[in-house]
Amino acid sequence: MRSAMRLLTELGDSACRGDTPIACKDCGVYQLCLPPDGGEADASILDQITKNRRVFKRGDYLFRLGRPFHSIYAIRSGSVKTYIWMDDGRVQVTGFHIAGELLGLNAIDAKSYHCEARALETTSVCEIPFDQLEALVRGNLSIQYQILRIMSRELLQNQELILLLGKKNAEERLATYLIGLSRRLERRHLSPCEFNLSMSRGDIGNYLGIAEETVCRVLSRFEEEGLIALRRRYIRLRAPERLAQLGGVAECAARTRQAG
Amino acid sequence: MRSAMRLLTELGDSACRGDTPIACKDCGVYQLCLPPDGGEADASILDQITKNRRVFKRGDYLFRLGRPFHSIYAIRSGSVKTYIWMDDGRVQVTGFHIAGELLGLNAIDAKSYHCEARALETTSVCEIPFDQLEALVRGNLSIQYQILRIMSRELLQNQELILLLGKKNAEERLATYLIGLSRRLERRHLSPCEFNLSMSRGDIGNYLGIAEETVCRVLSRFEEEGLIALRRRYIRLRAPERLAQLGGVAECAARTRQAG
DNA sequence: CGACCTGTTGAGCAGCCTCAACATAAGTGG
DNA sequence: CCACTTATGTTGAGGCTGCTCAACAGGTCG
Repeated sequence: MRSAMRLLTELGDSACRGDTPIACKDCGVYQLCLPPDGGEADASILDQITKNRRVFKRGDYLFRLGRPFHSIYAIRSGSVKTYIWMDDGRVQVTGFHIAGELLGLNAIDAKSYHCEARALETTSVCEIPFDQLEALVRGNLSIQYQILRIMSRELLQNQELILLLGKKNAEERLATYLIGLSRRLERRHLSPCEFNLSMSRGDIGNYLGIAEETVCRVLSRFEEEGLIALRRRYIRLRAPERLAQLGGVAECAARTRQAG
Repeated sequence: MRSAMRLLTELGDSACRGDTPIACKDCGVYQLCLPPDGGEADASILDQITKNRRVFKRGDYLFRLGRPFHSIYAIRSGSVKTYIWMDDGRVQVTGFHIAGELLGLNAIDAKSYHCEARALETTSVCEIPFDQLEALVRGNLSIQYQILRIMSRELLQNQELILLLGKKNAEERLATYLIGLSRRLERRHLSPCEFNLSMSRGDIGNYLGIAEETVCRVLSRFEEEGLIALRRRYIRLRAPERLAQLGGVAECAARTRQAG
């Protein structure tokens, strides 16, 4: 149990680095199945989970608002958007999720899905039914720690988004967004500076709290200034450092300032 | 273990209701210590945690940015604000925390505090050192589930804030804020319609992504319209239902609409 | 080919911010 | 206890960022 706790505190995203592409493709699941001693993931458990695969087409729902919580999902390939509703029909996109990421953990407490999840393109997932998760947890204590770590990380990511929405202007929001996406792709051993956006301008704007038109305008400006190259949803980051600086996400080291 | 999982999925905030005021004052801790069978909290563990008390004065730091993660904190009385930094000095308040709430869980993954926490008034907490938490978890499996539930709930709360910041106007933000605070106080058996704000207008505005001046203006308008009564930091909600409606937080039941 | 969806660009407007002055309360030291 | 300083809250005037509305371009799919 001590080593499990150590795992919880010592493992970073390094769990992904150095894996074979295939293992890494299942990273979300793979992390779940890492044993307490820091060795290889338990293959039998890994198999047990990963056999439960499903494919969703563009626009399909992984889960819908208010439905009973029955499964969490680990994305194998493709991408998914999650969003929440207001009574009057307004929608807020709360996240875009790519290969290796886990979905549905925020439904554990309420026992029902608080958001909707919809595939942005053909997307392959491992569906992990709640019952099965329960069984896994019963047999393998360290999985709990892994879930805890993943949730802790999700909390941090949400707070970065809160910072963005509360304090950044349109330019900073988009720069932050592009760099964030780039870094996530890099972590999955995908090209960090040249990729296709699977989400529409409208989705991006909704997520970032700005209008679709503003997204277009700022992206056009970025292109004029040589920061990026764009052709429809294909994008190439020509000056990632400058974008990171613009977004205020330049590997911020710990700091010690005074609060107001 | 099965019953622990059941506890995880079935316990709501009801853990607080019906408790004695004293037990409820320690609610954050109390929830942690609930046994798998749904009975009373383990008194010995409860004692073990709650003996580790500290008092912070207004302006004191509970923890600071970048410092190694060493403890989580359960607030017994008083209130705390948490906030994060940008490189250029901009600050985003990420939350206000009152009695019964738990702090520091988002530091589990990174092993260091990602935000700063500062007392808004004289505040009494139970400090739970990481080592001690580790020991507790080792001896009492259900504590892990309770942490999981609390984190899951925190994720939901963050997403509500993201919705607010991304889609609501100034009036809706303040209405949402007041109702949210009112409901949290009610849950702790405190007066839901008449209370003192422990945070400044500046803090409120920062949290809600609007200027301090806008906070004043909107609150003044609310007062003119008979929604609230104000005198400095003392506030009385005169029409909570109308505020809830205005904020778009009217007990939103599960809905099934189409996404764009 | 026409219908439709997505993306781009322009023009005008408005909600909120900024700056500034002032009011009130709280804290401080003599 | 009072004079002084500082922190906090309130209100006004003007300006700017980003929104809304609208027209149109390019790509996709039946």
